[in-house]
Amino acid sequence: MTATNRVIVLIDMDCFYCQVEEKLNPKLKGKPVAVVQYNTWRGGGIIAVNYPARDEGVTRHMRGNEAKKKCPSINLVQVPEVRGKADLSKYRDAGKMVADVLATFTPLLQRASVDEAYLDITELVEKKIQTNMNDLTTKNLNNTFIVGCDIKDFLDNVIKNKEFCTNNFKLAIGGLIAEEIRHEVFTKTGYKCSAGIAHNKILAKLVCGLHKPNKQTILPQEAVENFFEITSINKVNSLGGKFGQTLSEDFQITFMGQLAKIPEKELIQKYDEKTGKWLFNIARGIDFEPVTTKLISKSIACCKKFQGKAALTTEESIKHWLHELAEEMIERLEKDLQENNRRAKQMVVSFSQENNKKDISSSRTQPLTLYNLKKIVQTAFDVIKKNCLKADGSYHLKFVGLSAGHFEDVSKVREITSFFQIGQNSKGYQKHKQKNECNEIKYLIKDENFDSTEAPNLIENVYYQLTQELQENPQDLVFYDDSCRIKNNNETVFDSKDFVNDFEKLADNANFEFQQNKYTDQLQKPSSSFFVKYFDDTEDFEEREKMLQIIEDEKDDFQETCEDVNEICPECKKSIPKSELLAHKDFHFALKLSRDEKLFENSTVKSIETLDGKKMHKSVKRKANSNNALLTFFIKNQKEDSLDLTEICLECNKKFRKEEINCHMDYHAAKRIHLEINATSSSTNCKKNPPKIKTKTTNKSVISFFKP
DNA sequence: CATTGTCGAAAA
DNA sequence: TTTTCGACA
Repeated sequence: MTATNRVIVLIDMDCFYCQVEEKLNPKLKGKPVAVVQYNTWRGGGIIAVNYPARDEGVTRHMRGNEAKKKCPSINLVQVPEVRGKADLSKYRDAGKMVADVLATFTPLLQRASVDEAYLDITELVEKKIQTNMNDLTTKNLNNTFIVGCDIKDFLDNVIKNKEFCTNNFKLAIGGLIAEEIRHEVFTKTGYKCSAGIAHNKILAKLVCGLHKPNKQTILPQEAVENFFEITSINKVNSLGGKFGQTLSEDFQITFMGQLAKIPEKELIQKYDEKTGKWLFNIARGIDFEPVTTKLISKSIACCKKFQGKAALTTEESIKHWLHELAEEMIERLEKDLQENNRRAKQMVVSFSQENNKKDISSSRTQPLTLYNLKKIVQTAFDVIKKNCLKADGSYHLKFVGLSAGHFEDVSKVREITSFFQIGQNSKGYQKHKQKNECNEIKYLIKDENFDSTEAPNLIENVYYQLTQELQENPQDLVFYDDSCRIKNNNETVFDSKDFVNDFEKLADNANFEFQQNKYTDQLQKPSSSFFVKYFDDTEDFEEREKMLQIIEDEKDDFQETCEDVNEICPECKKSIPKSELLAHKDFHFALKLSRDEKLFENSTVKSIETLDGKKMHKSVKRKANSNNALLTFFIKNQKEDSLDLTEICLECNKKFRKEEINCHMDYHAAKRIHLEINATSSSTNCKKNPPKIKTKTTNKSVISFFKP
């Protein structure tokens, strides 16, 4: 790599938060706007100002009230608050949208912040040089500025020297491409941006802000020397803070031009080899830092300051805020799991506390095995208690943060995983009841021999939630743990025995007797009765229709046996008829599980029909190639667009309607699961002679989640 | 103010 | 050598 053979663009969105708000509320367009967060003190802190407001003298870091004084007509838009803290998801999503457009130009894209990105367009420039160069006119660059000279002179010069490979020629072409990029961003998203075009990231960044908004600036390498005469050291990326300050003081300089006069040796001597060389180069406008392509973030963090009087002093308040932070983090982690197929393995708990009038901030790293709210809150709190609890039993926290990172890929193709809750009449239940001489068994967790990297997380989560439920809802129940083990390449990756400690602890706290694999206390019965609708694999289409009718009838029977008294759903606090409550709870339960399996988002399902025939809404777009199907399992009637039997089942080669194929695949999966159930509770050779799948639903229920 | 990242030193 | 911490940007 030479110093000037690349063309780098920095795209920077103009007052981005304001633009996002203006797009959301078009009435604001053209009017002075500022975005503020936390309105409680003096009109809130301004974090973005649009150009009409800047013309009136409003700046960032003002309070809302000051801005109002400067510009009475200003529109102060609040950053939404969720869970007591600023919610920036609006802007994140908008930033992602922009990044997606940028990515259509080149994969060499580096997101520098929510509203900034570097693009290495060297190849695009080379390509454009080959094809078309009549575009190089001032008209096509009418929003472009050149540092140190006029655009017309610059172009005349470039075109006159018809050595097509000169650096300035490339920069000019880069300018054309940048105009295209910005235009595309505008047409696709409605957002305006500015750009800096130069041979490296540092320079692109330096000039990007010279002409704004909706303009772009090219910095030719020859112009660097003059430009640096008036460029303060602290304007340069990574010299804006403490180190830049030290540098200025050490050599008594303020401008980059002065830095260029200091010999390399001296710089190396003063700092270290790496820094010295970097400074020497940067003073000459040379920077080899590549555009590192990273489209997705390496960590997901949430934090909050508690300044002054707001400092957290009690265990309760700390737990409360950890809960809020963890909730947001999990929400974003779940979204990330869907989008990027990865799971964070590590969590960093950060905090800063005041001790003897000094602020001390620190952080502790913890493993992150589950995206489970309570577990995360507990872990984080343990950390804080251990590190921050003062001798007098109080705390003084000024800042708390959670950050999840160390992502690991989740295999895309998963084996079937299953989680059963077995009704009291099932053979499995009877068998275990006898074996353990228990009065009642409400749970049976059973494993398959998974050969999947993701399954352990799911099962572990189920176990974890069970321990939580045990803790929270002690009722008259028995818990039986069927010793679940999961293997991956012959190595045990999950063992329910690991939870023995949790159960032991629980038993101690709740003051009940503990026996391994048998937890005899009280547990509220959760969901357990989603009606499963099978499709028989008969070729006779009408036969299948009949079968559905039978299921329908039986559903009605079931409903009639229930007294209809309303109860409050603990999950959503809605009042639900008792006969529907189980199904309703199942809905919540299935939703949780399916979220974990990232099935819901991707499924074709628009609504879920529960036992009572009510619809649970869900508006989702079907993603291409998505073959997730869990929820279709629970769907009674899919929309019938056609009666054509166009789809062929890969397992049995039979033809199906397009809208039925997913259900049918589920049928095969369910069949496999049932074979397993029956295999454990009846004869050993039943796999050779499989029992007939029941075609009628009974009070027994199965909750299953899987991928075909 | 909130977020995401990097880097060197210290600890494991 | 690898991981963690703390400081900065």
